[in-house]
Amino acid sequence: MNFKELISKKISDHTNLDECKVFELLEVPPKPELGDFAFPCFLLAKELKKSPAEIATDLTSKIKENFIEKVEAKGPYVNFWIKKEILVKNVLESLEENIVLDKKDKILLESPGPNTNKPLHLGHLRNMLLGVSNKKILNYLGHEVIPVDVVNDRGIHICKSMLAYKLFGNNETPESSGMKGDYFVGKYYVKFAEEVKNNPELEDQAKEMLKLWEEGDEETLDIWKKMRDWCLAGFKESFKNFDVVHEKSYYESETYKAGKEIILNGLENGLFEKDEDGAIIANLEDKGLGKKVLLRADGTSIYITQDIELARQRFEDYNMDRIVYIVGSEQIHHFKVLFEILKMLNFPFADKCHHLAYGMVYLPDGKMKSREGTIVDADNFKSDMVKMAKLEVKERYPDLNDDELNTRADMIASAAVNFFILKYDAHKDFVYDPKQSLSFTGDSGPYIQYTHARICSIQRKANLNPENINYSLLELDSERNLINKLEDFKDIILKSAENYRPSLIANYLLELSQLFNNYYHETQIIIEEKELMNARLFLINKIKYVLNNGLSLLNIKAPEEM
RNA sequence: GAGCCUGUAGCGCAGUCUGGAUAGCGCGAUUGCCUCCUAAGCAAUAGGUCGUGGGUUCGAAUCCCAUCAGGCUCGCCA
Repeated sequence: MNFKELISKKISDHTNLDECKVFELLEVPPKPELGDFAFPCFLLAKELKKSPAEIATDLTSKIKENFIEKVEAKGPYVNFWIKKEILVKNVLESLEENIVLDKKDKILLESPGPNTNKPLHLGHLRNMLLGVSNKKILNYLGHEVIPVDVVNDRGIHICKSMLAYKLFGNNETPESSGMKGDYFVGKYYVKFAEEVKNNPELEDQAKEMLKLWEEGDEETLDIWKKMRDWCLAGFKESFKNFDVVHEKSYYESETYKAGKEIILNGLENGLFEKDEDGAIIANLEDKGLGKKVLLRADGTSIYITQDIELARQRFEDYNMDRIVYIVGSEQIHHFKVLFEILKMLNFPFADKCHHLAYGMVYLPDGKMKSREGTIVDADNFKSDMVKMAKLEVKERYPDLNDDELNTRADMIASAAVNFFILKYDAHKDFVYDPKQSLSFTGDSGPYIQYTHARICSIQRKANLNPENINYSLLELDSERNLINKLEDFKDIILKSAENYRPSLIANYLLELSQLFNNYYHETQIIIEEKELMNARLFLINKIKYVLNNGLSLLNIKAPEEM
């Protein structure tokens, strides 16, 4: 039953406005003492040549419905109260029903697209969290999500770490040095940056190495394969650590050449042009995007060359309805250009591409620089959080055994990290403040977990009888606030899926938790009056359901105890 | 020079798409609350020219124009 529709119809009957217009205007008042719905009368004022307040009073006297408890004019607004029992029953009983969409899509999700020359850093972490969370949100609505990756495993930056290893590595391996593979490779990337300061000709040597690589020089390929595999093995561990799975990974080393043909065909067909230096370019000036080089003057391919091929290949592999690229916002222009070029090429998937751009993660000292080692990498960041969480748990519950301690610390640390990063709107830059991220109070993942654990604790002490709930007993303001909030749950999920915004869910769960904790303090749930207690137990069970499911969409576990 | 993003309390943010009632939340500060379902909690107080200036509107943090500040980007990097 949709009360908003019913009320809209009723108001429409008594005014000149059509039902849809009324529906649009009808709002939920900012405060519960103003009713469940409110209709502002400003629009009618002009037409009827009466003050909005007068119209409100007028309208109020005309509306009577059996599901409406009370209609009241309050200034220029008509406020509606739905009969509590009907409203509450309606909200709580429909909460766990599935959301049914008209159309379920097959969606490719690209994340996080690492380079095989250094470990994953905080930016990748943000990327991975956005990937995992968006996948869960889309899955929740019944879409099929195919997580894929693109691995940038070739190019000059890769050769830099290779060269440093060749010159200074002494056949050291991750095993012999006891390092995780991606850190091991990253060590040589940093080494190169250090050495090149005193020896600038290393730059040329790296370029030379790239040339050898492209020519298929055996020794170079050997180093490349070795280091690439070390790095990928390291990523595999990290991905597991952050619950990242891929159905397929695409490697730039395998696709970089194939894009050329598409470009050359495009040139033949007159889609693209050759400029005076011999580079092949796409003219996108009429789109306000300037000109874009697609193939270098020397005939070698660049990033966009392989991106075009990659898109084609993926569509061939999966014939998806949509593809979402989770890539930093510094590449907004790149993707605008890419999507335009896919259109020029008449690829059928050109208008199904979406770039989910996310902002920079800064450290208090400034931007992270992997070449200078001023970087917080994802693995160490996470393990520091777990250590910190362990101390917090131990302090509160000194008697826990090690297993339980580790489980809880892990769960809490994940919650802290995921929430801290996902609560920001993706397109915003933010500063990663180590101190703040280690705080488990206030607006944080652990706060929501704690709320969940509190509900579980009550449930261990009193049994709910889900039959014969007397909804009319839930009449406190705090209970109404909670029920109103629960009613929003599905809309929030739909909205966050529509715009790929897990942050909406994060903030929603926070608000719900705040309402519950307030309720918890002011109201005793386990009480003598069985009927009232049962109604309250029913309510908090629904809150638990929403917290549990909502947290899961952020890839955060909801603990029974904390 | 052009494009995109951001600007809301001391600090960090939500709200802006889709205009509506007294602009919310967290941290920090001050003050209360554990004989009572988990105090990783709750309540209260203090803290606001919603960057600035115009415009549209009965009504603007929200829409439009201008402007300032910061960030990102703009054919052969990824």
